[in-house]
Amino acid sequence: MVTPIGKSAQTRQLLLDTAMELFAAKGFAGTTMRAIAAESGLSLGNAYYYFDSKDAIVHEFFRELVEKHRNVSWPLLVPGNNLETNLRIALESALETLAPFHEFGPAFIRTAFAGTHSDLSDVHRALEFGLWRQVVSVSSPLPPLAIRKDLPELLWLIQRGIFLFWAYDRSPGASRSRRLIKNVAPVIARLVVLSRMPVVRSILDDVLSLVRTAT
Amino acid sequence: MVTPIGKSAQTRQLLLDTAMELFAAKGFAGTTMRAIAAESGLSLGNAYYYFDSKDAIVHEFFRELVEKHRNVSWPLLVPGNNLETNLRIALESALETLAPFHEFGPAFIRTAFAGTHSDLSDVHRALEFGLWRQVVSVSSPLPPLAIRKDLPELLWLIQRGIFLFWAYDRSPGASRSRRLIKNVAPVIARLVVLSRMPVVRSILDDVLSLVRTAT
DNA sequence: GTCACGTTTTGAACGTGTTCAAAAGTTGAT
DNA sequence: ATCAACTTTTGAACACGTTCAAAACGTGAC
Repeated sequence: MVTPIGKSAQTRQLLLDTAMELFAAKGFAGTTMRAIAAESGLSLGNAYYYFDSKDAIVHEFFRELVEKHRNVSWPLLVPGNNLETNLRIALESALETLAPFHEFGPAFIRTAFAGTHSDLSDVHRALEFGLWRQVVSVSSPLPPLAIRKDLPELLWLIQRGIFLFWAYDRSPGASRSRRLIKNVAPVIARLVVLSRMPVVRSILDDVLSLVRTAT
Repeated sequence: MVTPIGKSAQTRQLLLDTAMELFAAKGFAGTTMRAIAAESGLSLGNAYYYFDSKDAIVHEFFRELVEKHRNVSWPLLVPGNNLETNLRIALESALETLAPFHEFGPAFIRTAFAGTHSDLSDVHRALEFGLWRQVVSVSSPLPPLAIRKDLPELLWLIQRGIFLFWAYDRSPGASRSRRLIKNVAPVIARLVVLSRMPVVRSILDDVLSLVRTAT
C-alpha cells in the first residue's frame, strides 16, 4: 500500500485543525491541550511532539486568520475607492475577522512579538504588508509621489497599533476599536494629502526612520 | 495590648514586600505563589485572600517601580535643559529602572492594560502623567504656546509606545529600545518646534483627538 | 529475516496558579 | 460570659501546561 506523503505532516495538520475547531467552539482558555490531543485521537505527549507549546498552536492559528483577512479584504479594494475608503475597508475587515477571537488578543500579541528576529520578520510579512501595498496602489487618486513608496509601511504601522489597541480593548463589542478605526482613516487620508508639503514630508521621514530603527 | 492599626493591611504589605524581594531575586517565573506565602510565613490560600492573582501582585509591584522612576528622574529635570535633553533623561531613566525586570515585560503589559476603565485611568496616572508635565514646564526654551498645553499628553503617549516596544524587545540589553529612545528625542524636539506652523499643528490636533478617542 | 537506527507514541509524573469548604480567630452587642 | 456575625487562615484539592524516559513503530542494510 502506498503511504500517503508526509504522514507526519498530516498528523500535525490534524492536530492543528482540531485545535482550530476547539478554539472557535470553546475559546482559548476553554481549549486544553488534553482536549486537542483527545479530540485528535492522540495522546497528550504526542501533541507536544508536534508543537512546542499551546502558544505555538495559537501562533499558527493566528497566521490562518491573517491569511483569511487577506482573502476577504482583497476583493473589496476596488479601483475607484479613495484611500480613506480602502483604509477603512482593510482595517474594519480585519476587526471583523478577528472579532470572534477577541479573547485571544493577548495570546496573539504574545506569539506575534515573541520569537527570534527572523521570526518577527515572518510575522511582519504575515501581517499583510502586501495588503497595504494593494490598499495604496488601488486608491484613486493615487497618493502624492512624495509618499507613495513609503505609505504601505506607514499603514502597516498604523494597523499594528490598532491591533495592539484592539487586543486590550475591553469595551463591549470592541466598540472603542471600531470608533478608533473610523476616526483614523480620515486623519491618515488628510495626512497623505498634506505630505506634499515639505514640512510634513520631513516629519514623516523622521517617523519612518524611527520605525526602521525599531524593526 | 494595643493592636497596631490595620493588622490586615500589614499582612498584605508583608506579602507584597516578600513578593518584591523574591521578584528581584528570582524573577517572575522563578517566584511562585507558594514561595511568596511560605517566605511570609503564611499559607498559600491565605496569600490568595489578599491578592486575587499573581498578576495582581505584579500590578502593585509595577506601580512601585513607576513611583521609583518618578523619584529618580524628577531631580534630574533641571531648568536650563532643553526639551530634547529632558525627554531623553525621563525616558532613559525609565529604562534604567525597569531594566532588571525585563522578564516582567509581558506581565506588566497585561496588568497595565487589564482591569476596568477606571483602573486604566489609574494606570494612566501611575504612568507619571505628572512627570511629563514637569518635563515640559522645566524645559528652556519653553515649547511654543500652540502645543505647550497638550505636549505632556503627547509625551505620555510616546512613553507608552516605547514601553510597549521595550516589553517585547528581545535584543540583548534592550539595546534596540535604547537606540529608539536616542532617536525619538530629537525627532520630538523638532516636531515641537515645527508645531508653530499651522499645518503641523493641525496634524497634531488630529492625533490628539485620536488619542482621546482611545482613552 | 534480523538487526540497528531514527521517528513517533505513550503514560505517568511534576510543578504551577487557582479555588473552596471548613476551621480558627476576632469583635461587639447583650 | 455568651453568642452571633464577620474576618482571617488553613489544607487539601483541581485542572492545567509541560517534561521525559521508555515503549512501539517503521525502514533500510545486510
